Amino acid sequence: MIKTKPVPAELNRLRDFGLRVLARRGPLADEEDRAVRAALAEMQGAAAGHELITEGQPLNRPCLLLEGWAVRQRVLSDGRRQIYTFLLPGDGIGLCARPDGVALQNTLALTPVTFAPMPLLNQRLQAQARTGLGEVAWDMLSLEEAFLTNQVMRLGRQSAYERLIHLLLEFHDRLKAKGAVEAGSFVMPFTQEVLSDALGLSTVHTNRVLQQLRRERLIETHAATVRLIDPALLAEIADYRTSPRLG
Amino acid sequence: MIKTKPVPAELNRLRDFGLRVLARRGPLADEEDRAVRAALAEMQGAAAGHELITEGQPLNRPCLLLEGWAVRQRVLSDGRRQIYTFLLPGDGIGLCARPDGVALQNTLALTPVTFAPMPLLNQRLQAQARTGLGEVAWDMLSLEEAFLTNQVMRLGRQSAYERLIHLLLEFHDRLKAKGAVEAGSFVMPFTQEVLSDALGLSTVHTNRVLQQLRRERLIETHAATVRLIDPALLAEIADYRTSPRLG
DNA sequence: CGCCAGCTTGACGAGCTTCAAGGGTTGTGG
DNA sequence: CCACAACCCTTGAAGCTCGTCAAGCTGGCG
Repeated sequence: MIKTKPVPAELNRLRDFGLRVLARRGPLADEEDRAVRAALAEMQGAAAGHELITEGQPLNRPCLLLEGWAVRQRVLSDGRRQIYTFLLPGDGIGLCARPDGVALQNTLALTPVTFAPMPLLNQRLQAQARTGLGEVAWDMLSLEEAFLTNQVMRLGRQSAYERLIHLLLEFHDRLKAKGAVEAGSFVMPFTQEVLSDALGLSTVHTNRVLQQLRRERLIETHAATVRLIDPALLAEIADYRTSPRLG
Repeated sequence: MIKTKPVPAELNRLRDFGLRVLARRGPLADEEDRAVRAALAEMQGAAAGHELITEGQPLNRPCLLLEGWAVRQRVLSDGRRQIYTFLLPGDGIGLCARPDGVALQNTLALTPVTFAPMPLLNQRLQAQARTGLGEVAWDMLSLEEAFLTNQVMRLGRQSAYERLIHLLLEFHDRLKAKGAVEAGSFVMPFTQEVLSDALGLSTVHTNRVLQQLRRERLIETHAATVRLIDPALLAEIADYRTSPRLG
């Protein structure tokens, strides 16, 4: 299930991306920089569908996601699935501020993914270190919490139409912060079924709402690429507010 | 808005309850015990409807809830409300493992509440102290996370019928762990509107589902008291599993 | 006694799900 | 290079779940 490492040029791009993400709060101290570079050299891949973390498993192998999308999800005994959060390139996987924490959801690769083990992330969280890397790790955790908060509001009190817009805006903002948005458009590399399991809808209905948004010229889609035509208008419709710390 | 302290006898009961909760992981060290007793002596009250924590506010005043119920909630700009979690007697209010954390939801007293400031809780979290109190504080945080996880599953993938049962079971288990369940029955001291805003339903529909559960003899209600007639059966219907750490 | 908040009931319709089938695209093996 | 399968998207029809509106009821409290 674990794939071979990517080709060198690609590898360098991913390493640099990782370095940029981890230095977001300012240049890392020499020691942290060395450790991070060493960890990034250990990057590995996994196929789409691979389960990266299993519910109940100790959270002692934090990683940095460098490429591809993943989700945290749970499945009811009758097969119904609920997606809790999406993990995008640059996000942490398996972070935990508690020494003996345990995963509450499964983490699943939606696409082929590349990630690097990054034990330093949990070390900094658990040491409450106020270093550059420590701040970044805490920001990651805080953001996860903010996204989950958004998710609850969407599921509990918004219509399908609002929910979808709200989630699209969240993707837009998160990817924009990572430099992966161009003229309002970005890639959503997964099926409408995934979207439905995140939004608590049937795939048929998700499809219809997407079509409505296209008809109303609020979004455009080409293959897996989405363009938000008027993000400000969308934000008003769905009562969306950008999360702080997304800088 | 802040009420006067309760009468002495009541005060002793609440103090002892607080001590019991905080010593759940074993007897506290002398120093912690002293600090906890001093903090419990500072207990205070607030009226139903009082906002204990406001969204965006720094989380630097952790408290222990000694009596009454509260919720964490958010309100959309058009007035729709979503309740995220319930806070029961013995739960922490405003806990945060991060030094400069900020509240993501409002915390609101559902009933008159009594609580004691307990700065030690956040201190232990942030110092990663593996003392008795430190473990209790981490358990509180982990449980909050587990309840929020339950909430997302309920809202996203369960029917109104399942949602309500699932939430009732959660109350049952949480209160049982605090010794507040007798023969399957416990007190839910709030209106059906509150229940609805937690479950993402209209009050009318919540009411109808409650009646269905009564008709099917799965629950009994008298005033604010609910009795779960067959918790095991209910758990199967709603795919409910007890959270670990609820001991 | 009367008021008010909360609970209950009915009627109706919108939103969403389900089932079923057709069409487009991609990958695969002959 | 084509045939075929698998997967995903799309569409239609039917119906159930749940929301909305409106009104009546009940119990607690001044």
